[in-house]
Amino acid sequence: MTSIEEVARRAGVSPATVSRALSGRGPVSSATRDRVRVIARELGYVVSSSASALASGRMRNVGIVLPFLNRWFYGAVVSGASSALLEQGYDLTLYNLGGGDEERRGVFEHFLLRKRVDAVLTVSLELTADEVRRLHDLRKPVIGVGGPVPGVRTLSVDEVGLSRLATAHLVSLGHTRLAHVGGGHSPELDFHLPSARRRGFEEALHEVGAPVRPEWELKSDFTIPGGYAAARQLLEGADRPTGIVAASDEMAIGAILAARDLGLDVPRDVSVVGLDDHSLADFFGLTTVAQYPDRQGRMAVEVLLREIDPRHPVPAPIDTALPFDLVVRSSTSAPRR
Amino acid sequence: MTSIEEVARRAGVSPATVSRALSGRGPVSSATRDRVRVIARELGYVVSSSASALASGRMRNVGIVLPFLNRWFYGAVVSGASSALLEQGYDLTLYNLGGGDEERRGVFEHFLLRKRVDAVLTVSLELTADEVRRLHDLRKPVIGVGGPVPGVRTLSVDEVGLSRLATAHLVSLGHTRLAHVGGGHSPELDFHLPSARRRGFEEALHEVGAPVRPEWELKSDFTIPGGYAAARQLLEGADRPTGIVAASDEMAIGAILAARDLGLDVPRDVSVVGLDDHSLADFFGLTTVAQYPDRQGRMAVEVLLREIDPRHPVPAPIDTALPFDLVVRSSTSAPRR
DNA sequence: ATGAAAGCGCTAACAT
DNA sequence: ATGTTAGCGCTTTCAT
Repeated sequence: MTSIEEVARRAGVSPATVSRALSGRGPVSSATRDRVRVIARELGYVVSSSASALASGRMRNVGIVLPFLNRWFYGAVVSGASSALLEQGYDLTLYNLGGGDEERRGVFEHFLLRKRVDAVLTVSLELTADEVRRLHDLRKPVIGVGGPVPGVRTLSVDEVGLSRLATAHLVSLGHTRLAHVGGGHSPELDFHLPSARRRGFEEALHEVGAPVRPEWELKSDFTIPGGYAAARQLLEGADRPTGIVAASDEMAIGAILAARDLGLDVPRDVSVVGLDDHSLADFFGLTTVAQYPDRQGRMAVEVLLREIDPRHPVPAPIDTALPFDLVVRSSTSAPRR
Repeated sequence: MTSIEEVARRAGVSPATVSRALSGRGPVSSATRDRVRVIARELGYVVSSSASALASGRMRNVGIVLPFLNRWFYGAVVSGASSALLEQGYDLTLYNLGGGDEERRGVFEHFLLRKRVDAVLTVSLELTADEVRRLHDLRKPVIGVGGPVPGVRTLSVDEVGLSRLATAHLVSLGHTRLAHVGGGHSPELDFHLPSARRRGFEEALHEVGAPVRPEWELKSDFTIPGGYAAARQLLEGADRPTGIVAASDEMAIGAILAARDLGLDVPRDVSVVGLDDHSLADFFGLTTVAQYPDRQGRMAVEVLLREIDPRHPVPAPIDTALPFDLVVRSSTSAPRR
């Protein structure tokens, strides 16, 4: 491993100058900078992150904490964040809490404290007060994506508006008999999200004076099988809704499959609308409201990096509400009359 | 941030002893060790990873390099690896190559060289010779999961056997008219896997003298839509196979959906078998061959950690072939006669 | 603009 | 079993 001293010798300068030339911090004449860079490249010199971190206090590393990885939304957020971080020369340390309480405690009590990260990004996480406190104790920038975490600044779409838009789409097609398949309360996931999406559904109905039937508001688990089961329940009887608003595309896809199994035509017999714009939504012809988790991950990173080091490229303004768009496909139409 | 010196003072010992007591390296009387640990906990002391790494050369961090995150297999491998790493007090740095050539180059040319990781785990990656060389230049343990990488030791199931088992299951039910929906060549993915799975299919047919019809060997892309398209093509005519072996559960699910859309009953009109035991396999009643990517991730980590530090708990023997099991559900039956 | 020198906070020889 | 000492490889004042 070539050291900074080796580069310095070959370039005929001091290690300090090499450091300045390579990091861009501090004044260096452009001639020496170029020379040093060329030589460093030739030698294949790369700074030792631990030495650099110890001396400077900067790790060039961001931690991402999330409840699990195997849902589309999480993977997308991480992908976006990852790509933004790599571009800026940052590493990404992943803390997947999926492994149980023991691991979860370990992450907050030990891992995050090791001075390994310059900032923390949490994804759709329901944090305890103690966990939030520990995060703040780090005195590092923290930001959440997906679902407001009390005490942590978050980047999130207007979940109520998202859901209202989906519902309003069905209403505008003439539906008044609408059901909602939402999320329940899960210990690890943010619990505001399910209720916000449910509220959006209800608001859209109230707006036009359509009835909200409690027995048509089901709680499920954001999965295809969960959506399937809920939709079967809704669609089995004769007195069934003409449209289903699901709080996620996975559940909406489950609903489409349930309708098919019951011999119902989508959208003729029942319209289905989802939320997210999952990668499978197009395949199933699912009308949905797209949000852009990869962009959310990227944006969160940009905000964080700017706080770590103001010299970073300016991100899009963050007080702007995150965008979401209705994507109409073939799973929705006017109700049969 | 409390330093090691503070702990040492309070415990009435030298920093060196604190280091030994906390890391378990070097002799310490159990009395002092306990005392030091208690005090460290009280003070909320956590070692500075950069200082420790600089002094010891150990980062307590493993890098995982993968082509993308949004496929079930990758998420599962990472989850398993993550959990195994957290248990052992290791961090996990994720290098997601999904972002394009620029990022990919950066990872191999800069990121991995920063002495950030003690070991590298690659997941189903097709590496160039140059990339392999760079990995070895690190002089760190490297292991691959999923698909043999030439020049890198890999942990992988017997893909041919996996596919042969799936095919043999259909054969044993009496099928002789079998089609294969496999993978094509993708630049970032390991390309041995698709051909190995195809070979397993062919071998199983050859064994019983059943015909392998080239026009029934389709190449797709491991996704549900891809499997759907391929299966439609296979099932549309009158001269169609009685069974489909798909090289992934996603494609198998696509095939089931295609059959349904064509008015065919699964398994009466056509049997479908997949490979993987995807989380959705059960929902679709898909017969498949389970492999256990989470365990593979965990196992890879255990092998790596043992190489980094022989004191680590002994992992399962690695020369043992990785396990896979036929899981029979409702998508397969004897062909209609 | 550059160099000299002092650490960053820990670990590992080496002594005792 | 414990303490002393010398770095690990950088970055950053502070001079010049």
